[in-house]
Amino acid sequence: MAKQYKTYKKLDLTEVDQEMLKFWEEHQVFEKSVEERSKDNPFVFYEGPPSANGKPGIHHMMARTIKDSFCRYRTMKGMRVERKAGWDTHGLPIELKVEKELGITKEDIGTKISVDEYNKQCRETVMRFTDQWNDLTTKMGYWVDLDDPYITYTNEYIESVWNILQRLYNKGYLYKGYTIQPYSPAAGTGLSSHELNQPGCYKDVKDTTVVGQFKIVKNEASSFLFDNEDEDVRFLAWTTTPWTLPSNTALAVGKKINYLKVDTFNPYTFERVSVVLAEDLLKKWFKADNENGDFEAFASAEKKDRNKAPYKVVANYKGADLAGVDYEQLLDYVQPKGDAFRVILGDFVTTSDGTGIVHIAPTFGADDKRVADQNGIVALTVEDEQGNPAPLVDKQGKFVDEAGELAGRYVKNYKDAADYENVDVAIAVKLKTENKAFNVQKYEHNYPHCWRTDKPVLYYPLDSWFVRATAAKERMVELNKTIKWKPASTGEKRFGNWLENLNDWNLSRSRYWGIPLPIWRNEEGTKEKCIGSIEELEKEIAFANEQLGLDQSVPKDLHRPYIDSVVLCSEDGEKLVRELDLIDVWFDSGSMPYAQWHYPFENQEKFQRNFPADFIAEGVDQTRGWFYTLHAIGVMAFDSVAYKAVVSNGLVLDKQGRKMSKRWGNAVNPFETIGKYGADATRWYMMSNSNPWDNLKFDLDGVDEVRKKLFGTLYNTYSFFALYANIDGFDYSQDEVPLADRPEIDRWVISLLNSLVKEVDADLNDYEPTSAARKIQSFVLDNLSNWYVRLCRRRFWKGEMSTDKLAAYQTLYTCLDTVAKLMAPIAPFFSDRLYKDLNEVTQKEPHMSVHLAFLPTTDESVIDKDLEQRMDYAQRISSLVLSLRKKENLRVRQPLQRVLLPILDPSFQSQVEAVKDLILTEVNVKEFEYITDTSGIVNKSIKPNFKTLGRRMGKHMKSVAKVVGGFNQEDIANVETNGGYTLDLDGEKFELTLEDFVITSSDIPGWSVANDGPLTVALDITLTDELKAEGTARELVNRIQNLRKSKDFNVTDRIRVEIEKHDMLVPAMEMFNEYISAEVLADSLQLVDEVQGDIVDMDGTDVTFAVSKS
RNA sequence: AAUUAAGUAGUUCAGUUGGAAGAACACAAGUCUGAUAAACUUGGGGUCGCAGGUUCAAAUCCUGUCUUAAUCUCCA
Repeated sequence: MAKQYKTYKKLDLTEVDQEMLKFWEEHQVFEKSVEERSKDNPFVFYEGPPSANGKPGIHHMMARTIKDSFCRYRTMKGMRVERKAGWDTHGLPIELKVEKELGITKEDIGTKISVDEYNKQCRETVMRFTDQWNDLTTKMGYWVDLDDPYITYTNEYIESVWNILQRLYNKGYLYKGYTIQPYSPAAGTGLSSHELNQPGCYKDVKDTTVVGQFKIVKNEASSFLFDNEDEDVRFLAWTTTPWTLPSNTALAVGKKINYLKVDTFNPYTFERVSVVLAEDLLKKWFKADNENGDFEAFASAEKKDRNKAPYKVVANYKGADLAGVDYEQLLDYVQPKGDAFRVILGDFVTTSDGTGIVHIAPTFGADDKRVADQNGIVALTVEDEQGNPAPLVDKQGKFVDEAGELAGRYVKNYKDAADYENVDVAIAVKLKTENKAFNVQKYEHNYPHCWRTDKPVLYYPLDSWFVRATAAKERMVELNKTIKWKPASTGEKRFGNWLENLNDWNLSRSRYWGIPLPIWRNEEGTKEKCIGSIEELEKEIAFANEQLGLDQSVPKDLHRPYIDSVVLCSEDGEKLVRELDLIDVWFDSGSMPYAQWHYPFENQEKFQRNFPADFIAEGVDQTRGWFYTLHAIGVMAFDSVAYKAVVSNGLVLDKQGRKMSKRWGNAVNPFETIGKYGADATRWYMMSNSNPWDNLKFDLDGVDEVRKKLFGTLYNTYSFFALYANIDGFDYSQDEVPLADRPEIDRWVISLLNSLVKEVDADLNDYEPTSAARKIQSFVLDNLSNWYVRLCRRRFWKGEMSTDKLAAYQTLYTCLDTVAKLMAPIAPFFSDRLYKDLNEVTQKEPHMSVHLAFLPTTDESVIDKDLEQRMDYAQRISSLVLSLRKKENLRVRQPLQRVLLPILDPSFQSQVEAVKDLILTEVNVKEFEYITDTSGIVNKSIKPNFKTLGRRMGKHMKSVAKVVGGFNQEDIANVETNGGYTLDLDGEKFELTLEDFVITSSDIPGWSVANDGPLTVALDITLTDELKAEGTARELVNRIQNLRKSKDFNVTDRIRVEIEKHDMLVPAMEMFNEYISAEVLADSLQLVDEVQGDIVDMDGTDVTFAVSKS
């Protein structure tokens, strides 16, 4: 006996998951899927390293499904796809986590806990959830080599990164500079933007704000601002941080903004003054009531109300006019060492707040520093203990000694002093009395705070190392154009714009757990060495030992603090100390193409074969993260793209479209989802529901629907096949039935199948998984299950093995086998189960798994578009007839005599004729009648063909539509017989052809008619006695079959049937006894007067049936 | 505030040079079934975010605007 196809009690996707996992594991299928493919045909994929210090979420499944699907697809295309896993292990989040858990702060490192101990802790913490990650990876069917991952904290990895840094250094891409960064004086540390984005960091605070009056220096450049000798003209500039005013060195205006000069009185000193501010903001600082008030009266009044000070607009200027004007220093504690106190242009200046003139303190604002540098304006600094320039506020957040009466005062209450006096208020009071403040008030605004100390952050100048990314900008833009982005807009727009506006990359992090910057410097910063390998470090250490008489060696661990103690030596014998900075962790992950192979120290050849990547995929949030760092390093260090194609997926939101987060409690647990619905259903849902780059509204009901619909249908289709193939012993050992000998419907489904293969292959090649998944789904549901199998059921169970039956088996087998392969990249578990269940019986292919098989190729010769079209007709005509039956209340079991089909197009009849039998069987009608000469019989409707006519008729189109809309049956007939129509529009003639109209038959008087676009079907609903009897016969078959089923008879059991005698049954039993017996496998079938058995409803009458095995 | 994407039925989504708006799910009623938690038929459901513009014709092209999300910068 032939081997049997496996059958199942029910579909259980989670069981399939487990079986397949076990099978893959036992037979090393993943390893085989790589090893069996030639090294000469690689498809290079890079795994973006996740950080294992958090638990994996459902959104991780999204990116990983994309990655896995395309890697599996390429494998099935015969390519070798090596997939090395990786772990991102460094960085601030890990440090923060460790500090939180240990209850320490950064200051405690080195005192309460040794750096050594701290790093050890980081190392453990970061790998804490690797088990969960590995578990998810396995359970979701993500094939990646977990046994040999790259880990960014290893010495090998660090050494490779050093090598890249040295390459950049040698190209002049690394430099040290000063930038303004968020800084927490209370914690004594700089903060990254990541830290500022922690929830709750931005808070609304009420601060004292000041509008300062900056007195203009009268000279040649400013003379246009003065109307007379004695005039006191001042700029107004607003600030929410008055403590920065002593550090002011410039004022910025907007080039195109309109400014006014306003004659008025200072509201505190009541001195006459002319102030300059933006026109748009006049109303913000002046009450309209006071405009053009009585200046004399106000000046001479004894008691002055500051709210009643009159004002008058006396002049206006463009911002561009004001640039270059000098003003007097507002608070002169410290003098600048260079150019200062000038009006400059700033592109960031707006008129949404303040006065449209921005106070610039280059030591305390990033924009301030940038615009000051551009204009040659210096910062206000003093010398610190080392003689280096330092801001007027020190790192503890208090004014330096040089700041006069402000010296020693904290700019914010950093020490929680009970008697803290607000410096901003003190400055405001001083300015008021000195006629330098135009307005002082409390103002609520949003300001960032240190997440740990809860104190306001300062923007503070800090030393940092930079990568001169701007120098490689052009090349990055150029090479980006060669990358295939999915979606294209992310690459062209989002990433492209980002490249266009590139800033230099701030590499420095003053933390402990990261890759140390391999640069050693002398104290003055005049001599330095950048180390690119351990070997080089060894040599340098030996040199230093010799020169300086030391006894050092290369540390076993390249992290801090060990590396910090290494001292090197310049060529002329000067001591060099390592720059204490770590590098940005993004540099770690951006270096993975090289560092994962420990390039260039090992695996040179392997690297060459695996660079650049053919494909990477991550979330769209990585655009300026990993996608950028990969690209930047690739371009700067190797003048190459790092990846040729990139898919950036959107977010996974909850079903309401909200972000998933633990706080909302709406996060979906991937393990639970996989456990309940199976990995395949989840993967398929993610790929088919919406394009990966659109945000996905994740709804578990949707996953269940996929399970029921797609996998349920496929399972049932297979079960159906297996049931009968087992009975007939079909094992595909017979020769292929030539396609030409197979019936129409077989050739049709094979044609569709080949079209499907072609389209799915093209979609996957183009990184369009959603389109591919939807096409497969539609084929399985609509065409294979609901049409092919439904119409062919009889072929499988009727009679002995024949050519027709064999053709049916072979066709269905081919469809199932091909579908298994097509869906394997997205649904790896079920597809493999299906493939194996088929292939293990037939042994048609030598592969033990679908993932070792090859994607089928398209046989163009079997694709027959005419055939596909006529089957489409068949489906639609059947639908129309069924809809008519419904309308007329005629069940399908009741045979009808004929269907009337108006023929509008000559090819139509031959097309329909070819599928006639299918339709007749499907709708239970005896014959077709075609009406070719339709005039007088069929009512038609007509409308203009907008597509062809619109272009020609243009604005007359509306009139045309009106005329054509008014056509009666005779007019339509004329159009048809004349093959066109001459349209007369107000004397203008237009020749219209038959093409310019869309004519459909809408009705056949006296018949029951239905339409679907150009198709029209009429049904003859006359019932003869014979038709009625046949209908009854089929009802009897149905009832008896149901009884067989409910009695659990085997489909092959022979039976005997006795039916209670009723008059309505007699004609059917007489005329169709043989038919009924054959259908239900009855050895005897008769009407009897008395019968014991099951009572069944027949058209409203209870009838007793006795059915027994014979 | 800027950039990018999205906005179509109760929900998830199609809708490709502009040509008289669709599917699935859900809901209601029915039909068919020798694989079905299947399928089929019929029905209700739509200001295609809003407002302008171009055009004979706009879900589609243009402008503005609103909402949502991401990113980045800033918050003087």
